Amino acid sequence: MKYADVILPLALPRNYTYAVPPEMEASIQPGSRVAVPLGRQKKYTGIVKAVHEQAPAAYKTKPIMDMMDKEPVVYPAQLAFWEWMAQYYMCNEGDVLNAALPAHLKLSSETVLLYNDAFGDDFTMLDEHEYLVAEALHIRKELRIGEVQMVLDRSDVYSVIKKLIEKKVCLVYEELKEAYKEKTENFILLNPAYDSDASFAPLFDELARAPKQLELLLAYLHFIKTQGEVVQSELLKKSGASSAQLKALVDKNILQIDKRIVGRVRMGKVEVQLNFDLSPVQEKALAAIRACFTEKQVTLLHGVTSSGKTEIYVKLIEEYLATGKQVLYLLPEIALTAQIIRRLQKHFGGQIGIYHSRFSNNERVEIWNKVKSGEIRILLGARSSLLLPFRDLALIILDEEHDASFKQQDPAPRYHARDAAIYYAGLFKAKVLLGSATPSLESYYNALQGKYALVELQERYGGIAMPAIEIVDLKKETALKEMVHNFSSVLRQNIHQSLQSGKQVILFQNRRGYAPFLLCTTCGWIPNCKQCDVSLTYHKHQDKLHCHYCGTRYPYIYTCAACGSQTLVPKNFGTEKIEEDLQELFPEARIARMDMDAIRSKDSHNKMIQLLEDGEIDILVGTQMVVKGLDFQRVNLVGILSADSLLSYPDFRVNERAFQLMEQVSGRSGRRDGQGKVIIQASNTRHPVLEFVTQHNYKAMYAAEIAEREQFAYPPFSRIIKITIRHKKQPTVNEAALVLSNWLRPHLGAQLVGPAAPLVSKVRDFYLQEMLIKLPRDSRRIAQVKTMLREFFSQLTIEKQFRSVVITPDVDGV
DNA sequence: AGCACGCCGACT
DNA sequence: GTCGGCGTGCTC
Repeated sequence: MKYADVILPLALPRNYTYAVPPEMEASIQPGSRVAVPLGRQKKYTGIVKAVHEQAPAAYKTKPIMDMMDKEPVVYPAQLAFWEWMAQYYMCNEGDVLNAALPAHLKLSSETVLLYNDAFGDDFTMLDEHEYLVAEALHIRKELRIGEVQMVLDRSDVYSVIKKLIEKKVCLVYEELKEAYKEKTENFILLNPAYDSDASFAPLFDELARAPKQLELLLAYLHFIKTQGEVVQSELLKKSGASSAQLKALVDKNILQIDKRIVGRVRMGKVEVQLNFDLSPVQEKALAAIRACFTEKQVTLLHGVTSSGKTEIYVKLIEEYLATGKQVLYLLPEIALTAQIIRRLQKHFGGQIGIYHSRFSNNERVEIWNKVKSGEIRILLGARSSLLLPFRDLALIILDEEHDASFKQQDPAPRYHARDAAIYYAGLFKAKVLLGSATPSLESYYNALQGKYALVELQERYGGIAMPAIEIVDLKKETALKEMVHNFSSVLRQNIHQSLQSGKQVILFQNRRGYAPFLLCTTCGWIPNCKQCDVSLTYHKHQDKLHCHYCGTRYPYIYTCAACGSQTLVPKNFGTEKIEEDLQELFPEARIARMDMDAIRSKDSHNKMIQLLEDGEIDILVGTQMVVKGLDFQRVNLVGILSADSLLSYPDFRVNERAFQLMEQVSGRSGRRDGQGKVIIQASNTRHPVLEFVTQHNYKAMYAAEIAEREQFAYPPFSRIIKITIRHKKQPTVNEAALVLSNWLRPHLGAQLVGPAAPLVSKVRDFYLQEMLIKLPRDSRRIAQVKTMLREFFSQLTIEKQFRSVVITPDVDGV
């Protein structure tokens, strides 16, 4: 008898073991997708992790119901990767599976109620609820649980359904439907009987009284000659004919419709152009990378902004493709713009696949399959592409390596794509190239320590100078009454000059909305979110107050809830206000705003970049978003409106982050012709980070920061695990946190920091407590502590009062 | 994630 | 009294 351990896409602490029916014994393997029963009636699809002959002693196994595919959907490498990820990031394998599998490969059954026709239509013996459902079912014949809930207007519907089954009004069954649908297109063919000129001639007579149909037929013949193939939708669109006219031709059996399955992801259509040469400096860097890879698995490419890293990647990818293996190119989601995609497609044509969150579920399945089969040779994608079923990876490039968005926050698995990529590459014996103009302290430290190889590229491509940085003292400007709204005289003059000379300007402000909070000038009251412990941000476009934590929107508040006076004023400023003030200061300028609110719709980000490229926008105002992956020829001025707001977060990484951000925004200025300029407004002009930015001195920033990190045992000198505890009642969280910390302290001593309430101590009606564990970089000790933590977590939630306390560990948080 | 079961307040 | 809410436990 064979058994299979199955990973289910649920947050279960362990995998379940099912019996393998004899007919599946020969074909079942690790990686097979199977349908299994769970609980009384549910069915789920899961992935087989292992097949063995060990009958579980503690319980009776249920048999696997079905095998979903002929072949396994993942290779052993992915199974190993998932196991590592669950272990390292302290989550369940089910969480990893959930993140990895496209929704359409991950099915769960749905309970469907069927009307029992034998019952007739005598509802007199039913009570009110039963009657409501029975009546709806009588008309619709089929109802899903959600629909029953709607009919009864409540969530608990099982008792009613149970009674209906007893009374034989309805039957239930579990529906497990394949969610992935192949896409079909109608190709139009000419009836072969009319293939020759001679046979075709009579058609002119036949269609003499149907000129529109004749027109369509001639249009068809034209397209088929020029394109070889004609698709229905395209034919109708281009010829302007109606579907009735086409139908008439089909009915007369002149044209025929051939329904064919087509892929949503078309490969191999873009033409390849490889005719470019690296500069001598780039060439040297590439040679250095090659040499590094002979000795080390990971190489860090530290190249200043605009040093032409992408071209080096292209040449490197080319070399690795020659081995016949696959290459993965990872970028932060927001940097995956049409710009970079076009650039790579130009070089690699149809061998390249793209993967990010904006793809539909059907498209994801197709990309998944093409990566698995090896048809996709290069995959360009965001963090989650790391979880695709690569067959044989040779190289992973992770650009903008420092970017915090490579770390997944919520939900689990809370993995860091950079660190996970290094582990994953190890499974394939593949190489990893990390690239950045401002490497994370961790990576640079690893490079200096010799764990990674290091290649530096200190020159901008084409010898363009780094932008000149000017720090403007906001205190001085205010004292001199030079400030107009949030613009200093220096910034205003420079914007003016740029606009005069037909250049473009990018302005950066770290906050979206109009104002981060309202303030009662009489008593000092600030409106807060009802569910969260944060002030509400004023969004003027919608005239609403938003909570940026839970997303709740409130109407604008005019009256102070504390003192009743009507003296509330918006305080501080976000991108919306900058945009408004700019329009007033520069009425002629074409101004656009790029933040999460402005690019909510699917393609607006790319459209805005296109507008900027085409010179349709003079000034772009934005948040973090303007920092990443944009490459514009005509931007010669970048303004940072308030450096102070970047430098005042209570986090050990503030300085590093602020430097990276300012250096990266600066990089947007003056890329091709002439030196660009960056103006940084700040109240505290003495901050050391500002000096490092002014000099573009990464190494000085690194030296200053690394000393601090060492002194306080922060990464890279330690590994951190942040533990967040949540509960609806504040006393319960506090007590749970205290109990847990008391258990941990004897084992951890000073390595345990906290517990304490975080800066935002309540989110969505849950109170929070946090503690931080700083561990030495010793993987055995770290693994040991993780095991201990798991045990304490389950011990805590066993206690009655802490039953509903939620504990979330975050390993290597950013 | 469902779904079943059991305990408790608010209504006929 | 019972209906319906929600907290709690279990699924191989």
